[in-house]
Amino acid sequence: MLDREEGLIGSRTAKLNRLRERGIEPYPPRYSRTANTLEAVTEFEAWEAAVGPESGEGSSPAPKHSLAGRIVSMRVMGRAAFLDLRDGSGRVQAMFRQNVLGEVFDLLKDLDLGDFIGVSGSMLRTRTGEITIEAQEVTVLSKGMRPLPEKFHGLRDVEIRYRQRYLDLIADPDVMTAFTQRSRVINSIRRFLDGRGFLEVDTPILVPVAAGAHARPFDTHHNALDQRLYLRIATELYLKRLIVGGFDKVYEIGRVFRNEGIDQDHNPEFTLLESYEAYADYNSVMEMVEAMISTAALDARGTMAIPYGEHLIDFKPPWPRLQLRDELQRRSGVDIDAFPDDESLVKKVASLGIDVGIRESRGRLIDKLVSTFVEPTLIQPTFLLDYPEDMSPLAKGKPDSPGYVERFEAFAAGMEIANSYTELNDPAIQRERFETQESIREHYEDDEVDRLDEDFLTALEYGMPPTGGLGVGIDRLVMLLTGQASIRDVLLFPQMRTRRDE
RNA sequence: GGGCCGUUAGCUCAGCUGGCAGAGCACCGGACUUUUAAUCCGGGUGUCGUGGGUUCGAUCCCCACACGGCCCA
Repeated sequence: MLDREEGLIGSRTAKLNRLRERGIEPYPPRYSRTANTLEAVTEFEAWEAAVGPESGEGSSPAPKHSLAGRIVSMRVMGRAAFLDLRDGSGRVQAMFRQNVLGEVFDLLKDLDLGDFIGVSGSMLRTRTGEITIEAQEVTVLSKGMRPLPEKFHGLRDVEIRYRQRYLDLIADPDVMTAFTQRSRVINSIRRFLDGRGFLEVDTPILVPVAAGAHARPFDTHHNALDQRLYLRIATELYLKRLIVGGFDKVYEIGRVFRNEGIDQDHNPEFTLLESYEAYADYNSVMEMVEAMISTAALDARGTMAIPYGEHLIDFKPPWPRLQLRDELQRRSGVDIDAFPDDESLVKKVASLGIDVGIRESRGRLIDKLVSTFVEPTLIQPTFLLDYPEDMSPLAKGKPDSPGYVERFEAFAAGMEIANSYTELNDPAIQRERFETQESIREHYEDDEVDRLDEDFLTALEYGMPPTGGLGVGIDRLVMLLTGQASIRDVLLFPQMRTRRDE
């Protein structure tokens, strides 16, 4: 691998060897910093302000520091040199002068962009106004053996950006910002839920039945148990077991896995928030969602109005509530209640020019109608309410509206960002719904349909209080809140195909 | 799964109608003690994604494959 890049790596190997010959260990175990670069710069500015512009003799001496970082730029001019050092907090310039460093100055010949060094000396401001540490001692902390991406154009090759994310992070400060904001969003949500008395829990990822959502699971095998296991596709059924067990408010922010295609808003593993609250229903969850997401926007971006593509999305509550059936009729002209069975609905949907398979369940057809006609129109945050029972086997029926359940989804920028229902807690009805799903899966040969989980039904039979549940796709929410067009830009390591020839 | 586009130096990119492989940054050698994409002089460091084919000759044309991107399903 290394010999392929003989030229550039070879020259770094030679420098590494020269360092060792001079008795310098290129990878020492530690280095004691007195500050990070940001602290050193901030402190120096404060010192300047304190001593005033006429800092003559007798005034307090400039602060001294030992700073460390990666060399990201080097300007060598004979017997002096300027290096930019970057650490996680920022950047500082280091000045090397031969008359100050003596023999140590020659170290410069064996340093490269990308190396980590420690520099100790006094802080000063150069003639051109840059806050600088004047090196009195230099310590090599880690020699880099490969050249960094070019500093001006950065790294444009998206494949390298995703496969070697560390290079992307080194080359583009906006990338680090986006992932910092992602962390803030998740942190904000956690604080929000904790503040409302929710308990964060961890439920199994390896499960005997992958239930709780419409998706195809990954399967695997446990050797000692000699048992087939699946990676979870949702956390729903385990979290509801905890409501049965007596926790009133629980949530989990965790990775779920769906064996499906990869595109701008799908990655086979993604982060899902699910929360369940006893004695709540989908109306109270709606209010919670507005509050939680607008707070996350505020915490991550400092504002509730976030630009996304062409639009400025304003997350400030309250968000409009629209009936799904009304909205579907308005946008597509189809009143789903006028087409109560598969055959009539298939014909109607096909007549609208939508590509329809021969065997499509009513739930899937309605789902297609919604995503084609309604979702793209929901730019500002909006709740879509009351879904057909066919699409929602885990939601409780809506009183006086046969065939409908108490469920909402929240949309913004045409993307689904939350899904919630008043949870079905009647074990007999839940069993019927599961059985319907099982027969749909067989009849329509649709292996994404939800599965029956017998142990969950047993739990329900012990009694679950009325409960409001919620699911939020964290990655898509982060896309919205950070203005990224692709899920790959909010996942540090998006799934990529392994190269076969390597 | 289908269509279109891309893959050339470490990085960012040129490369005409098929005729010795190019630039900037990085790198190597030299000059330079306050630079800011430092500057100046000199040097091209390459499996043109991979494998076939056509041709006197292929980065270029054809086929297959790999990886990626976009659009569609």
